[in-house]
Amino acid sequence: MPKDTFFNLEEEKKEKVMRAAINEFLLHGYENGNIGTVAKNAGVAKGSMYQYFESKKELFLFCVKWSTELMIRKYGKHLTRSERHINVFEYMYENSKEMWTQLKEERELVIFLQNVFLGKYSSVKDESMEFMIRMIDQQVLKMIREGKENGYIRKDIDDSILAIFMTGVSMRFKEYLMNKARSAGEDIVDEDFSQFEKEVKGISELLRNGMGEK
Amino acid sequence: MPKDTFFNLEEEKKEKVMRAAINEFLLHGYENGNIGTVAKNAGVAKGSMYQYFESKKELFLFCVKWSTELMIRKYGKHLTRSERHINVFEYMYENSKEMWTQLKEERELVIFLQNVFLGKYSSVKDESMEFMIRMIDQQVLKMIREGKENGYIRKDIDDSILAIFMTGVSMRFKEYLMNKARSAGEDIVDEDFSQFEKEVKGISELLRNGMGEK
DNA sequence: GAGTCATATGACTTGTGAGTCATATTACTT
DNA sequence: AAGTAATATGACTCACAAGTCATATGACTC
Repeated sequence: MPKDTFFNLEEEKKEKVMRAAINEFLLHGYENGNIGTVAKNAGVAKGSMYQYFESKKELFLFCVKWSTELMIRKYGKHLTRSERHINVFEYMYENSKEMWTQLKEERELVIFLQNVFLGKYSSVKDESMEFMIRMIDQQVLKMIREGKENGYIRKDIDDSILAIFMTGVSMRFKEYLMNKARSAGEDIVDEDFSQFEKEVKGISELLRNGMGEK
Repeated sequence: MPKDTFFNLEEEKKEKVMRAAINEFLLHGYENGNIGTVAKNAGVAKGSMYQYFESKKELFLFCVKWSTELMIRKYGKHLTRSERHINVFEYMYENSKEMWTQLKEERELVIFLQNVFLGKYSSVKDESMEFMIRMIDQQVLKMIREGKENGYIRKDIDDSILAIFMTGVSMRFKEYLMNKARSAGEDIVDEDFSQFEKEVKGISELLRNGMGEK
């Protein structure tokens, strides 16, 4: 946890520091991320960084916490809505569309959190990250159980296998979207999500009915 | 490329050096991987490492090359066999089973290469890695095209989407197997692959027919 | 056994960047 | 306005590990 000094800062400054840090870690990774650069980009002296945080590691871990909380604060309504009774096959669509919006508005944060999730920065892993990953697993499992109960998911295959199947596809597709956004720079994100409509539909269809010829 | 001095070494010593390096990078990542430790574990002086390699980066990149080539040399027959006319749905089974054997015999190398593939070590990415990744993509696309021609893959969905779907599932499952092996240490790898028979069958079935209730 | 390569060695140099600290600045209180 | 507490600053320390190099060892030739 950061020191009191950090929490006493005005909101705007806190945000500037955090975004500078996240951007630095995003660009150079944890080991090569430079606190001096973070300070400079946040318009703050290097020494101040150590009035705010105990160490580089603490700063990094708080980046994860801060991003996660910001994303939940900003997009949380959707998350809780989808937790209710959404069809697994619509999940992919909803999820991808949501991510596209987030990518437009919070590019760095989304990519940073994806990296965390994918296990880059593995040298700073801590329990909270494991927790975050388990949370998502849990949510998928819940959806699968509900799907079975409501009769739109086949019951002859184990939940855990269905979960691996689903998360595999959904993560890979998410990555695909992200790479499109990442490699094309800022501009492509301005485009409409509708261009992916067909692709998402294809993936959902495959999830539902598989690749086998009828 | 390593220096001549390295290539003049007797095979056994070369291997000892490479395995020590791979193990070090596996344990501590690229940035925190220590050349001194590599040297010590290989039974060689630190200075010698610099008679063999220009820099740490060169050593790392050669680890990737060396592992890949060793794996191809050792298991390549299977790879070329599966390139011929294997059914996509059997691919998963063959592939997982193969990986289980490899995991038994070449634990460190398999996990190291998987990490490379998953984009950890992103600070040392070079063209050869991108190449390796594109190769695998290509292979999957080829299988899909053949599957469509031979009438066992549906034709109403784009190849690229089918590829994302397939690689997503197969990579996620591979990771699942790997984690089982990784977390349980050396011992679990001794067990027979047959324990996963049911799970692999489940995944293949899902690939073919999807999760939707009939 | 003298002379000439090729290789091995580990103490040393050096760049780097995390973390410190004495001092300056600002903010708040009476 | 004086006094005190909180925060800001950037030059400095210092540990670490990549990379160097002078010297030692060995291998091979005549």
